[in-house]
Amino acid sequence: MEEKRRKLGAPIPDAQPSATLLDSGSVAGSPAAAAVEPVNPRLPIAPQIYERLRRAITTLIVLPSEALSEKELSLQLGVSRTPVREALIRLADEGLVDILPQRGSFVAPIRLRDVEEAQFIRESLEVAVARRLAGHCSPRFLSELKLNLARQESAVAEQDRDFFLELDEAFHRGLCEEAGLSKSWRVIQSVKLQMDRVRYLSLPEPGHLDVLLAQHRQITEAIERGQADEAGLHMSAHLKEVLGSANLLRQKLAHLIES
Amino acid sequence: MEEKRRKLGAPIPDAQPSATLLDSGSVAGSPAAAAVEPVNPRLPIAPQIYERLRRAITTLIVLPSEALSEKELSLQLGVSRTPVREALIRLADEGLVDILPQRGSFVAPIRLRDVEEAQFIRESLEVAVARRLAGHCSPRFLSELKLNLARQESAVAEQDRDFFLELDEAFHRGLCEEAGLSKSWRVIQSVKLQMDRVRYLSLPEPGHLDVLLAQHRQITEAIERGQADEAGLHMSAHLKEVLGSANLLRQKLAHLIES
DNA sequence: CCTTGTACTCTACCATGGTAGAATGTCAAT
DNA sequence: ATTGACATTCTACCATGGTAGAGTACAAGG
Repeated sequence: MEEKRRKLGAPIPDAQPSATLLDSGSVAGSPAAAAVEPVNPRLPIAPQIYERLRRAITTLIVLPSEALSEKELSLQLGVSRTPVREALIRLADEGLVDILPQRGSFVAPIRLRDVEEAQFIRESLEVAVARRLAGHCSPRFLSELKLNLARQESAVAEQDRDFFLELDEAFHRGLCEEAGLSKSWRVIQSVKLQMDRVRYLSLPEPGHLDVLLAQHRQITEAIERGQADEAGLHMSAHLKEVLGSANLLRQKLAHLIES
Repeated sequence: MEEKRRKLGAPIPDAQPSATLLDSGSVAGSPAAAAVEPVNPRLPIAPQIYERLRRAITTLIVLPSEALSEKELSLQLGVSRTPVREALIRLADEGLVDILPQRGSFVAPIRLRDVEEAQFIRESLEVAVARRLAGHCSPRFLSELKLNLARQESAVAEQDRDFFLELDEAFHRGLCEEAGLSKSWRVIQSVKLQMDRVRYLSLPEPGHLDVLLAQHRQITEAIERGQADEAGLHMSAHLKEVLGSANLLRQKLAHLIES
């Protein structure tokens, strides 16, 4: 039960052309000169390619304006061009890739205008979610939320930024889902990609996490008390805070940024 | 200069299997027993297929749960399966098609929950757009807007529903673009698809168009005066009105609706 | 009658080859 | 030195064939 799939053509040229770095985050230490981590041929391939490329772009493993050709990627990843192409199309839909017909596909530049609009869309939606949720949460959910906040506190105490970001995402996703708005979360996730590259660049300022945690608390309390206006205002302030450093970046990273 | 493309394989089996109706809205009278209108082989094909299918679904030419198989569509439309597949993937992203791996692709049922959430997303965004726009329009744009409103008035006078809906779309799109929020309009368009099928079903109630026009005027005036709160409230009321008839439909169309 | 196994048919999914078009470099003509 | 034609070499895009898997019909066995 090893090669159930992969019976047909393509000797698979061993994925060796110009050892590039598209490995996703394999947490456990990988052996020394590991080539590119192969995809799982038992699972749908296109989503795997999409996820890997998305991660490589948002973590700046591949930089803006870098070429992402169907053929090269398919060789590196050991799959055919079709799923690569489908992944690129989806990334282009989300604004992370520019496809120029008959010319090539390239990592999209960080367009500050797009980042700001993504911020606008996210804020508009999440403020509305918070307002709708105010006073309409199950006790079950409120206790979940507080457990999450407690974990955030310990993440802050240990200065574990990655863990905090993970809990932050769970916090916001949880609000959407408790409100029965899963599609909204999908939209938020989609536009958030534009901001993720910027967030990845922003240096971890000391004390920033404390601010974010405090804002999460304010949002939670306003929702619990049923104060829709306050919940919305706190959410708005919180989401503005997240991207506050964009102006700082504008100078430092002019070479990655368009507009 | 007729067959510049289309040199390679596929005799193209004349697109005759089970004359189905996927013609898009060819306004001019087409000859008698015209088969399916062929795609333009000089232009990118996948978007044409997408647009045609989207239109067929939102105008209920193809009904919920109807099969949309890659192969059959490619035969009917005289193209290969690849662009059909890409169009179906995009439609699935937008919730108009359900793709079940190894089973088939089907027109998605009208899920009232999804329709309501689409309404929520649209309202959240457009209220924010109206608020942001209040007091920040160019005189140029305001006169454009009033020209549009005047045309809406004549469309109402002539009871030309299609023309009114066209102007309505231009009105809302214009607000987004004047605010510099083109991506937001794309999101709105995408979620609006869920509502379009319902709107298409709603019978033209007499006097309804007058209400919508009056609301457009209220929104415009509040924006012109720079009254953000009022603009938002009018927009909210307006967008709620658009879908007010959903409850009426729930009974009449139980066979098309899920949940 | 109900279950189980087994061909058979259908699907979406992936691999892969061919095509036109865009960019670039070369070289002759101006 | 500049321009224009042509060849070369890329690209994304489309066509098409093969594959595994999910249903279904039906026969054999309970």
